[in-house]
Amino acid sequence: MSDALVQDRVSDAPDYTPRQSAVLEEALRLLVEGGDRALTTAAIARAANCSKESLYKWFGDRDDLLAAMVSWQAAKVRVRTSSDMPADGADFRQRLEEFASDLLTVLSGDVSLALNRLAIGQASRDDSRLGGLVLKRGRDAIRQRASTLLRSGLDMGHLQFTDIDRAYRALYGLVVGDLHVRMLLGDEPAGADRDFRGQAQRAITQFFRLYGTADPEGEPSGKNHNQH
Amino acid sequence: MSDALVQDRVSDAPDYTPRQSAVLEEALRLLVEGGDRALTTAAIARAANCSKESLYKWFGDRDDLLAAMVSWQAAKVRVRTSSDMPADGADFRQRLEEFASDLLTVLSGDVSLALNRLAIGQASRDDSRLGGLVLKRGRDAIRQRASTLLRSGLDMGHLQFTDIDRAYRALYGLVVGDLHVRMLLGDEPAGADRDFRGQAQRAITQFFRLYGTADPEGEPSGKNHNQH
DNA sequence: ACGGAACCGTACCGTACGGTACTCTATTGC
DNA sequence: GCAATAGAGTACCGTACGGTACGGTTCCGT
Repeated sequence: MSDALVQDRVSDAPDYTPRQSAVLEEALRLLVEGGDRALTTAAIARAANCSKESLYKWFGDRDDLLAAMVSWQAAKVRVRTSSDMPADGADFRQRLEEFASDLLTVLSGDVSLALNRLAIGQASRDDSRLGGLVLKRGRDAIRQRASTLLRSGLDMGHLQFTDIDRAYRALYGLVVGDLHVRMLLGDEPAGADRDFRGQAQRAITQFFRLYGTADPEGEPSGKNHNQH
Repeated sequence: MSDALVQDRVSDAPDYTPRQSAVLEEALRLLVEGGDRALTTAAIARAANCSKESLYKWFGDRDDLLAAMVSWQAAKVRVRTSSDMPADGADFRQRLEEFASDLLTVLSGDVSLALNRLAIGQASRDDSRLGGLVLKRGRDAIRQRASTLLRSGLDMGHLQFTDIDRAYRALYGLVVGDLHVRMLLGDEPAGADRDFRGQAQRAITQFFRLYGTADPEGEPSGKNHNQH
């Protein structure tokens, strides 16, 4: 795994021309509105006012076009890393809550759901790169942001753990639960599940109960503690 | 939503003839081995040594056949509920760990992954009942088993919560994390993620830290505490 | 023994999609 | 002003799939 090397390349962001970006945007719109059935090369060409031949010239294969859609969306959604260290415990907790809330918002987004559905639906095909792409460009990016946060929490003494992967797993699980898969299966989140900020706060509170030091027990932004 | 009425019907288990069951079994095998592309009516007929015409006579539509596959698999995998109450705290914890371990085992099963991929891939189609079926027959069944367990834990004083849905969400999240979606996307769980029993034990330990009473702190079956 | 139902195997049909080729127009570089 | 390139629009091709129809065979009831 020469991931470090790959990471070094600034790119993996194949900066498309404006025209190509517009095409990808239209393709994403088609996918969101009509699912994978609507995502035919003819439909994309029609929606983007271009010829099928141009599609093949610009993106290569149809699978290449799908891959380009994933890359494009991943590049668009890349959140600010805000690489400066958290100021204090309250700030750190705030950042964790923000991460959790952002995570829920991203995962429940139209485009994210559509692309995940597409990639999962093709994951069985042995020649599909989509699944790996979504994992790498989507989930690993999120994991990256969380890991940075967790590590700084460890360094500043707000958190306490030895295995960061386990800590992340717990964090992700507490925040997301089975909401993502339910949505992927077509379940509309009910009223309570729509409150991402509240859910994020509760999850972070629980996460601190598991991995926090005694330090930030006087929850700064917590309006509701002790909710068993 | 006359769900209560529907629930009353013992069935929803359309007990197929042996011949039909064999067909569904072959279809599942095809799906697992070749993904949705391999699941054509012609291929199913060939694999099951029957004619396409019989398929349509027995199951109706192709979508009906897919739905039948889900129902069939759900009926097969239905785990024993063991409706008797847990004896004591140690037994209760044991049952929770068993539930967690079973959950991981089921979710990572070949057939489960294939069916979930199929249902998710079709969830965008507005006329697909597959997603709802998997939710109802799969996830809700699991949720049912967990809820019974959680409620008995509450009644016996081993757990402490007011909102059972939140408690279940935390339980599921701690146990599964993002493992399921990763696998759905084609990621083979690495070595550490393969240890379902260990993962289950850690998750349950954490769950007790969040929702347990002081009672079962002396973890009965826990060989590894304090693993932050 | 006979008639019929069930059913397998296969052929067939319509459609839809991925991919390619061709024509015609507009823009660009010289 | 003029080739040349890019690209839109469309027609076309091969293939694959869902669904139906048909001939042949086996098995059951009478």
